[in-house]
Amino acid sequence: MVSLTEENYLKALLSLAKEKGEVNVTDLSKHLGIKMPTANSMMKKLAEKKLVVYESYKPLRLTEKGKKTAGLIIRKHRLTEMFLVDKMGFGWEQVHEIAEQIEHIHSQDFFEKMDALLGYPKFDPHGSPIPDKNGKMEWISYQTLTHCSVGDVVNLAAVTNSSAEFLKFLNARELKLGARLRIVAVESFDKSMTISYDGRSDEVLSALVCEKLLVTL
Amino acid sequence: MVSLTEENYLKALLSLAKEKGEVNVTDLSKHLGIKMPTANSMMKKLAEKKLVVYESYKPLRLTEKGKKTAGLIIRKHRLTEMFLVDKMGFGWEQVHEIAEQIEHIHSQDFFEKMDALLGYPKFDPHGSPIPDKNGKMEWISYQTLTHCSVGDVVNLAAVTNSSAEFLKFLNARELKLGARLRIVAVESFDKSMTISYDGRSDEVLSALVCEKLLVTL
DNA sequence: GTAAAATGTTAGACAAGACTAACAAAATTT
DNA sequence: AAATTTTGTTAGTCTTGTCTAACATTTTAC
Repeated sequence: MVSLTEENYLKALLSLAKEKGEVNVTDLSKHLGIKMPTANSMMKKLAEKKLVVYESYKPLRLTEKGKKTAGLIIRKHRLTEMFLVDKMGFGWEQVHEIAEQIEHIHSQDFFEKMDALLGYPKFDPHGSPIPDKNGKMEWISYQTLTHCSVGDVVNLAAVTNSSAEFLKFLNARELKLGARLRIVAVESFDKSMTISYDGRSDEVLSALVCEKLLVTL
Repeated sequence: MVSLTEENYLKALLSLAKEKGEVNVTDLSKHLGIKMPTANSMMKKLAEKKLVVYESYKPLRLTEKGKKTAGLIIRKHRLTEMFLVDKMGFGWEQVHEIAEQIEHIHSQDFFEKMDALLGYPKFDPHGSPIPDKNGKMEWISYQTLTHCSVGDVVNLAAVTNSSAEFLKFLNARELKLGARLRIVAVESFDKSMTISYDGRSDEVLSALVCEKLLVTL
């Protein structure tokens, strides 16, 4: 019913909607690494399938059906990531690529088995919420580390980037989810932060890194 | 390099070669549920990629490269089946469909991890040999149950059909790999066999079933 | 408030993988 | 060995998902 390609468009629409509010064709095409006309014609196709609301020159919107479909794909992706880390011994930096493929497997049983074996987890290895069986996702109000001040002690709850490159950077600094971070200093010039945690003290993180770290108080 | 579609053609060629010796376009197209001209043009394409030897009106042959490629896909398929049964708790009748999809996942790591977690198995849950990392498959000389005679006691080593339908039929009769089968009678009229094993006695199996059961003495 | 830039749309082309219709060769039957 | 059937091939069409080139609209800048 929904092709692999279409699934990737829906997923992109949902995640762009989360991070930017409104989605336009340019952002969508950049996100998927395709040209604008390609994205445009796919939007018309998805509109015919009642997955997207498409009106010329207006921002793109997922329908409820589209949101549900996208949510269920993300559910499969995140369950897979969790399974790969918890049950197969992969590092959190290795699982995105594999999950990107396995999310398209057609088998209720397969993902339900994963879910059960994992004990019905609510979050993936990067701290992102796993949508429920209706594709609904709880959005928890995390803050980026960027918004914290000197003296704050916060809990590292999630990361907003799952690329191997970024996660290896965190591995090298032994930064893991759940770590208690104490903000020692903030450089007003470039917004870089000096933080201490666990066995590490006075690690310096650039603003680019800090804004990818989500924390709770 | 090799598309999902091409992978399925290669797999079909290898398994048809195993079971029939020579492969022709008709058999190939029937096996894949496509029309003959479609198979024909794909053979030309695979010939250009040096995966198949194609000569007009001659039987189809895989090149060494083609055999290796096909063997590695079958390796991924069978490792997956084993993983689904042993590590995820699926029944042997549930795994073919899922493995049919997962065999196309591109990730060395993923299948190596499976292999290691399983302890480097040599056979899948249906008794078929798992090709090695070079795509080479040990072909063990099993016999079909059909070739046995009254009084023989044999070991059920493998089944040559992995369809859910057939395996549910065996489940209903508690017929599992490893079972010791004693042949009580053979009906000369239709070649059906009466066998006893484990807790069951005098189960009658049609010739159609018997020829799908591979045994060792 | 018009000009320039950015964004969006339409039209037409192309590759992959499928199809049908028509033709060709090989194998089988009689 | 000629006729018939089966098998294989060629040619041309279709759909999906991509592209480029050209054109249209909206937004931004001056």
